[in-house]
Amino acid sequence: MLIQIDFESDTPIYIQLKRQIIQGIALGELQPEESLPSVRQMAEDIGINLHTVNKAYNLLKADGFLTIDRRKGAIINSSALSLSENYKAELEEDLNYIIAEAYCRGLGKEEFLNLCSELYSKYIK
Amino acid sequence: MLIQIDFESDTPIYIQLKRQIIQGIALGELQPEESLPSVRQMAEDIGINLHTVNKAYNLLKADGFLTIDRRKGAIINSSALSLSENYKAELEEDLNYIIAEAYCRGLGKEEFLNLCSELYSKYIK
Amino acid sequence: MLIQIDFESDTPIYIQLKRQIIQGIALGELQPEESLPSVRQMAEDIGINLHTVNKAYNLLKADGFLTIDRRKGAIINSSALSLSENYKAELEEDLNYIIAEAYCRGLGKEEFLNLCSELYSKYIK
Amino acid sequence: MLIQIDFESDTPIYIQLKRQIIQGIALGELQPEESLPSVRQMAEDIGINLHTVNKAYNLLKADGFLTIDRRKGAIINSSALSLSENYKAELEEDLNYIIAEAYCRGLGKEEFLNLCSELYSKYIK
DNA sequence: GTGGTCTAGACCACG
DNA sequence: GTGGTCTAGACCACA
Repeated sequence: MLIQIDFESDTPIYIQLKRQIIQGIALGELQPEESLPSVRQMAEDIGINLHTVNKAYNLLKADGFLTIDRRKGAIINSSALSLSENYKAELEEDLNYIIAEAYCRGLGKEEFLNLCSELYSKYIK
Repeated sequence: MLIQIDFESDTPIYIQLKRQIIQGIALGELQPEESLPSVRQMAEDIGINLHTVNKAYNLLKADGFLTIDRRKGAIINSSALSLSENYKAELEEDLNYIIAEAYCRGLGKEEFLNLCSELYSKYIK
Repeated sequence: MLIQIDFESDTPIYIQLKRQIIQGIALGELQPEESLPSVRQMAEDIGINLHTVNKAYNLLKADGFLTIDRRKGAIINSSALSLSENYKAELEEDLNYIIAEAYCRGLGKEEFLNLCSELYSKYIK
Repeated sequence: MLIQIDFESDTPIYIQLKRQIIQGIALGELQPEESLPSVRQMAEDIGINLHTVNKAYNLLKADGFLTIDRRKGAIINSSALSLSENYKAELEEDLNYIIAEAYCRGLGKEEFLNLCSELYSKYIK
């Protein structure tokens, strides 16, 4: 899986990495049971420090996206994540703002929903 | 308009402020031509630093949401914002990630679109 | 509050720190709303690196023991923690082993319960 | 005796192994004079490294739980272990922290003692 | 060779 | 001045 970091961006590298891995999982590029490159390997591949990779991996672990096996390294989790109340609250808050801005900028409801629908389709196999 | 800052949140205060003002505009609580409290007033109301309010106002100005007049203070812009390519690209990127995570966490397409639809409805007068 | 780190111990420093802070809370030495020393201050006080302190603080934050306020630094949480299933399962597993060993080493049930009772009493105001 | 290793756990495999053997002894599943599977056998059974089993066995030997005989392999010790001061100090320290956390998380004294009592009962024949 | 821990030092965002 | 991020380099525990 190809990771693309934007070093100019103001979103931290470890966040960018975390997000791309999640997208990789959603897209099916990363299959359950599959193992990610070791922190050192991944760090070398994208030209960043291993601690930064470590941070991303640990966050993904905390979120339940992967488990860290002492023998095999980081492994994509097969078990579907639970739809926690916590997550739903955060999602709603994020969407709430995004939609408010979209509305202000003149992006109508239809258009917005169409955009979401189109984007979601990418993840359905 | 009531501003509610969560001081324990990870999102910077000036971002929270900016977002709430945008939501206020979207909800119609803040009408075009209406003027916001002065930087000093707003800072005192919420109990935050003057610079923080200033930063939020300036970002809103840069985004075209308000004009800053030396005499009248910050005024909500009446002119509808243009749907800039820049904005659309950013929106798409944000949504892309949000949807990927929603998908991973088991929030189906229907549910996601329904949620968006419901949230959007709040802004339609 | 006095922190005592055992540099010879094989339990990581950040874990020792985390535990002592929790004990401090339990003992009432650290009161809700009270703020901890800044990471730099604490690091200097106990003669360790600020990153190590940071790690402990962040774990405590993740566990809900404290919140990190942008203005005031790390603050002891007032809200009682919820008795999560997760925690109970871990506690039971830990106790299970501890008790098995106690039993093997000849520490009887009465003695064990008395010890627990005595230790618990320290935390009741 | 059935050994169950959680490869995704934070606790090292050799520690998990050691603990389960102690629990096995406490439960009476492993009787004095009984001999454990050979290092090689055990390693194969659980699917772990030979050195890992070796480490667990040696720790158990150091703690007096078993004797390692070149011909007969690892044998459960019949002699009751002594209640060393060392052990008692460690136990007290561990319990001290566990109880502090339990208190913070809202697990009352009664409940805690009941839990301990219940868990201890499993080991009394 | 793997991740985990710790240190040191630098820069930045925030308030 | 605060915490957050990133880098670099070192040592250790684990398997």
